[in-house]
Amino acid sequence: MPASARPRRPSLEDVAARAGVSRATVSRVVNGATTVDSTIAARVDRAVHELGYQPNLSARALVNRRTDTLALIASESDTRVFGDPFFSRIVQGATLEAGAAGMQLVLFMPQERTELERAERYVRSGAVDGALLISQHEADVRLPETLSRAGVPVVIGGRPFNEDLDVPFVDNDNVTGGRLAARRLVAIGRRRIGTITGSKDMTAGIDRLAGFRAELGEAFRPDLVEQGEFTQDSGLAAAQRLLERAPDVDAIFAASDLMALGAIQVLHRTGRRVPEDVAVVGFDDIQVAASAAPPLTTIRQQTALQGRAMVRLLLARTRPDLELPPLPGLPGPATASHLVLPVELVERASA
Amino acid sequence: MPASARPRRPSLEDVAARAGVSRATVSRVVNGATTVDSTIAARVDRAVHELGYQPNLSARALVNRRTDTLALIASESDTRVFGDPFFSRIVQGATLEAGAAGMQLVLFMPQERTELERAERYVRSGAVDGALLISQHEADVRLPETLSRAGVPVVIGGRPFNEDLDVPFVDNDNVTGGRLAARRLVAIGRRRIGTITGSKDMTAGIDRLAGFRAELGEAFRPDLVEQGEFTQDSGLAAAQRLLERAPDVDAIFAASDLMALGAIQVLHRTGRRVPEDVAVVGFDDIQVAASAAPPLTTIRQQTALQGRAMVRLLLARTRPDLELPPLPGLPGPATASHLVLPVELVERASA
DNA sequence: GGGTCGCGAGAGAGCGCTCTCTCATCCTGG
DNA sequence: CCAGGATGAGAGAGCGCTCTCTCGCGACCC
Repeated sequence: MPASARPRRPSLEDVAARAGVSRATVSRVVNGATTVDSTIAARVDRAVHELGYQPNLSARALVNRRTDTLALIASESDTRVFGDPFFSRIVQGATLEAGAAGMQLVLFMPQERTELERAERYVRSGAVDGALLISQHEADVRLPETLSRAGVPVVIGGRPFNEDLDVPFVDNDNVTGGRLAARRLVAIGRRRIGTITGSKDMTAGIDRLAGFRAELGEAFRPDLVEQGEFTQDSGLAAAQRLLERAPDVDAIFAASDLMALGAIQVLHRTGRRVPEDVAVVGFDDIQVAASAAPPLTTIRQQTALQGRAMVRLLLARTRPDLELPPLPGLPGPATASHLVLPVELVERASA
Repeated sequence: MPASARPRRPSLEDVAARAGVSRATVSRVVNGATTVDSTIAARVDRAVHELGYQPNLSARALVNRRTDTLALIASESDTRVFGDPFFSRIVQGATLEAGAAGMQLVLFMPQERTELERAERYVRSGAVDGALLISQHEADVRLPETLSRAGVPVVIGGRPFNEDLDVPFVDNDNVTGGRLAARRLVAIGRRRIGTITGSKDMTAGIDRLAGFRAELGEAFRPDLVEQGEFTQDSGLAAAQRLLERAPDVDAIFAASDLMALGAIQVLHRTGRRVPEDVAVVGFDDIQVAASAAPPLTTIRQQTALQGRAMVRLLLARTRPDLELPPLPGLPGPATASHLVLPVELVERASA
């Protein structure tokens, strides 16, 4: 297959010819070596500018075995990725941290099997130095392993399903979060406490429920559990089911703020006051939680920090030569096998 | 800078050695040439499998001058990109179409100047074969030009600010959309018609307002115009300002569904009925529009098709060798300098 | 004043591929 | 039975870089 006929971009060689020096010298200048005479360096710089020279990443990568690019793969349906501020914060944190290390973060949002496979091939082809995996479902359990075995450094966001996989991860302390929510609702005197869980093919959903259940102990009511999938719609639907079955619940713990918001819609629509009739605790502390009506009591997780920490864990493995300033707030060194970020209860009006 | 010490991934050479053939033959097998004896091909396949061989994209790109990768750059704050279903659909369409052509779509979401510059450098480094630019603001006006001049094929989503730039684009017929909205509100007998515009540093916002204004003619009321920025929050705030200034408006055209939803919240909160007291028309026809309360009358644009069309326009320039089946619904050939997709009024309950 | 040192520039190999060219082998027809 | 094609495999150059090694030249010391 021949290359398309667009004009060739200038190469090092072209710059060298124009500046009247060797390829090696241009390379030195472009890469900021200090061993070049300033007169010559200036001449090279001018040539670079005049030709609009941009180093070819493929050629560089070929010899350096490094692209300075990191992939973030969100194995999740587009709608959820885009609808959920959680992703936005992760991406924000990861981009920030990658940028600080001089690396480019590129995003992959495969929605179907074939797209996931294409992305996997891409990542395995050496086009990136490592991959961040977020929003892992039980069905995706093989991806980290495959990549890892293929020699691609991987860090997972959230607790992986298969923990003996020996792939580093950064999780939030979801169990404690579930506990804190339950504790709060009990503390304000609620007795018939229902919960809307997250997807149960995701560890975040599982762990939040586990903490909630453990804290309530005997008071836990299996009949007041409804399953959602983290989205507002699913929270709304789950709340409807819950209220139909148990109209007298006096509290709801939703495993995400979005679901809590959906639940509140239903509560209002059915004439219930929040928190007077039904108290609501969410999870995440997304931005709108504070400005909701009523402002949402919720479990705050440090999502941007999670994104940053994931990048740090990856860099610790791929670029041990890089000396990064310590990242405040981390509960361990970036060389750790995994990190669990603390969560906290944020008391607002809804519970 | 030395490469990190991870074990080298298997190369063509390694596969060749294991299969007892030459590098050229392995290359042929891997690339599906038919001129290889099936016994040998099988042996090669086995070696590929045993070694977990994956062709190195950088090496390939170096000789092919092609990476089979497309970039999609959303010059937009994360929050908006993630909050708006518009992006989700564009990405969906673009991914689909790229995949059909065997190409990988990678996403860039630079939020700050430095991140944009990093992404620009990346794209200019030959790491991708072309770039799709969406959500262009007036401030980003230089990006298409820079990339284009650097030899990177570019397609813009939406009408670019600088139209004599000669960069292909795919727009929605926003002017007609604005007209249809106005016509509808007039048709149902509204007289005091306000509007919540989109960002006025984006052509979509400008054009929708222009169409709306043109259709209303004399009936256009400059004092009933409030500016939003496409998001639900901004729509809510704009509606509040509008109602304060003109409590007797009997219709609102919002330049996005999200803003229409925000406006409806305010209307309900202030005790107004929709559509009885105030009719509302949105724009986009996002998924929740149909299930909103009341279901939203809106202007439907074909966002996924827009994403697909953008990829087509790009491929027509970068890969004229590719023979793709015609894409239904396009108002012109993929070789056109630009495409404007038709919009339509969707009549629901809100107006 | 000659030898040595260090600085700064160039030569050249090689990263992992693709692709053209060459060549060996086997089959076919006269 | 041998010339002339097919057919299919290998050799080798080269894509645009980086980096080591080499080398020229001026400064410095004894």
